[in-house]
Amino acid sequence: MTTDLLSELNPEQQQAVSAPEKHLLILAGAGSGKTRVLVHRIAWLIEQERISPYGVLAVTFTNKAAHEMRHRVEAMLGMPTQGMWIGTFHGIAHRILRTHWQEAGLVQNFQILDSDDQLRVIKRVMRELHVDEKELAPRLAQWFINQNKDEGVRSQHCDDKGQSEHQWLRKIYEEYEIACQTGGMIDFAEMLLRVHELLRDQPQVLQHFQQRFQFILVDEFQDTNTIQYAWLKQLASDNATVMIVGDDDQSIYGWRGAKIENIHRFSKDFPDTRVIRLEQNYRSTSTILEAANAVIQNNDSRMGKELWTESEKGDPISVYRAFNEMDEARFIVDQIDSHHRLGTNYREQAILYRSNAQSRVFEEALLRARIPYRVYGGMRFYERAEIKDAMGYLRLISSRDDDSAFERVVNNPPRGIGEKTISEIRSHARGQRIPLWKAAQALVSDKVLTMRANNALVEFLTLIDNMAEHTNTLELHEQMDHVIHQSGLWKYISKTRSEKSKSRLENLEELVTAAKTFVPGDQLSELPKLSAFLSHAALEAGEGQANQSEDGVQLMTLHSAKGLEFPVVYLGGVEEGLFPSLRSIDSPEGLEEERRLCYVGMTRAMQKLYMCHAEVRRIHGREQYHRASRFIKEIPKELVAAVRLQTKVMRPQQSSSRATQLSTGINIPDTPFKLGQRVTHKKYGEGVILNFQGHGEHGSVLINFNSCGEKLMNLAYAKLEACV
DNA sequence: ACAAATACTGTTTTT
DNA sequence: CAGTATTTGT
Repeated sequence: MTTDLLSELNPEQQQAVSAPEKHLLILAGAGSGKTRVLVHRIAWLIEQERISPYGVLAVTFTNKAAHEMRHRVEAMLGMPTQGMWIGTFHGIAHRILRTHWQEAGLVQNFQILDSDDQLRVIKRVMRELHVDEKELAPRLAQWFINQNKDEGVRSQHCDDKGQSEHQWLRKIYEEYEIACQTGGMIDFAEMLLRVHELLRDQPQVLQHFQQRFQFILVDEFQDTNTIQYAWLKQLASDNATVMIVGDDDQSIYGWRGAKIENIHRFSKDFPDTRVIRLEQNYRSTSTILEAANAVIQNNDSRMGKELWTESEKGDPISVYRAFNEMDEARFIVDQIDSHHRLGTNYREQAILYRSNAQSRVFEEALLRARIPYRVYGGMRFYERAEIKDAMGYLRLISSRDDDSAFERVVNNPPRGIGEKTISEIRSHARGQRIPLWKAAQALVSDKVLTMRANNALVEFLTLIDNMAEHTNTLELHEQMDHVIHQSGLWKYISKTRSEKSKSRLENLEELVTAAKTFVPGDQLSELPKLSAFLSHAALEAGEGQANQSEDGVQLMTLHSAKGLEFPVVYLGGVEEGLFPSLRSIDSPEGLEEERRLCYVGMTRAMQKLYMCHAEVRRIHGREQYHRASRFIKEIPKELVAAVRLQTKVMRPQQSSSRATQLSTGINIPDTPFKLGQRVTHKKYGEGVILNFQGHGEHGSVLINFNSCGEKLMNLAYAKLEACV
């Protein structure tokens, strides 16, 4: 059994899995098998050390990682992971709060606010405080509140540094706390903070968990923030054995409050810690690894770690300098196509970019080439407006105090309850410190509203009450279906006949299906099914698209690519001002984080890495000129193959504002044309050949026409003639 | 009360 | 450019 567990591991991994020391700090480089080690360690503890699964707490950041870990542990042990707590920080906090809601000062059926809900509540609070949204952006207030909560700071303890802006932010924070408390709502940051305070103020609760969790394991430790670290210290106390796994070079969430310092602090706060480095990479070619190492070496604050590999050199890194973002996309799509012809599936190729906005150009190019693709990120299922509307009704049924849900659905679909009536309700609610629902009831019974408004409001209140009554015996999906129709939501959306409304209705149908197939995980099994479903929707917003099985090129941001690997990777927009982004370019810490992001991106590639940058790019409708990113220059020359040759010739200008260097005189294979040559086209007239791709009839050329600027055309179709 | 017209504003993301 | 938020008009 012992040999079974350790045989497939390298010496360092074996040490990590079987270490006798109390605490372990595993510095695991990209592609060094950290999840493997984590899973093996759990199996080791249970099979070798004979510890009880009840004593295990394994924490991750994403639901995906948690699911994967649970799955792999089960597969390895050959039995269900009953009793083991495996989940995200938030999932675990949620579970604790559901059982100890009373000690935590919550109402039993508290509702969870996602960041969209949170922002709405903040806006409402700001309006009530008469804070002008133009002078103080609600986003800033949201950032301020979350930042403080992540640091464990309540509004009373915010040090307003004398500045009036700070005082306003503090005031908004304070009112927001009250609004959440009266509405029975908690946001994501609040979940963690509440648990922290619960463990701090309720010794018997703390003791209970300290006794229970004898073995604590934390993944992606470089992403922990202050409150999560504090939490770990509370839970672990002196009894528990802790193992943390992380990579300081892959810390890319500093802007969200993550503290790399937590890794450094760990050995001090947890005595008898053994540090083990996993530096052998099993993913990439040595060329890719060497290049990534060279880039990350430019960061000063590192713990020191250098990845090595036994794999072969592989291809050089291709750097393509494109004319503009369309040319960049065209180049990448051409490469994808040729890799595909040579046997690499589309799903094994990924286009990674710095910001979501960049995906559009790639999508258009892929669409044109009829290559299937899948975009990750963006709007997720439970974040869609129509889904949140339907869920809003359910939330109100579940908790009438949920002000966030009340505001969302009270006049949606429009039922004659206008801004004036709503603000009456709001001010009454605020005056009495009661939820909006109760305020609305009070206004109705006091008969202070106009006939019209009163009737509309009564209709709404009875609608919710009736729906609650009629559906409490129904199955969840029947309940969902009932609510969608009785609320008038379905009718309202179908009234406007467009492509959009069609897909919205489909989404609502899918929501019913989701409710039908919903099975509460074991951490939610104690709750009523409706509450469990609502929590599930907030905690796991759901994947973007459904068609996972189809073979398609993967498009995502560099951030969401962390933890994944692909045989072929294309990094788009590797330009100064974009990556590193303009915002982080003048702070050393910001720049180092961008560099780590680049390191993450490069190390996603297994066999072939492309890095592309464009000379000109349209951003927010304006043309911007960028130089190649410094990160490209940090790669040793001998590892790079520049795709486009650079020789000196002037390109005729479309706007006469700029001269660009262009290679010239090179023959385009199997054609009578050369780069830099003047040609005429039937429709567009005279132009100059800027670039080409492929050869002969299959090739395409990029031409700058005098009449209409740059056009990419296929040589087989475009009847070009050389000029004299 | 609601629809249409105009002004504004843009990282990265999980929970 | 494109999406949202607020203002304007009926």
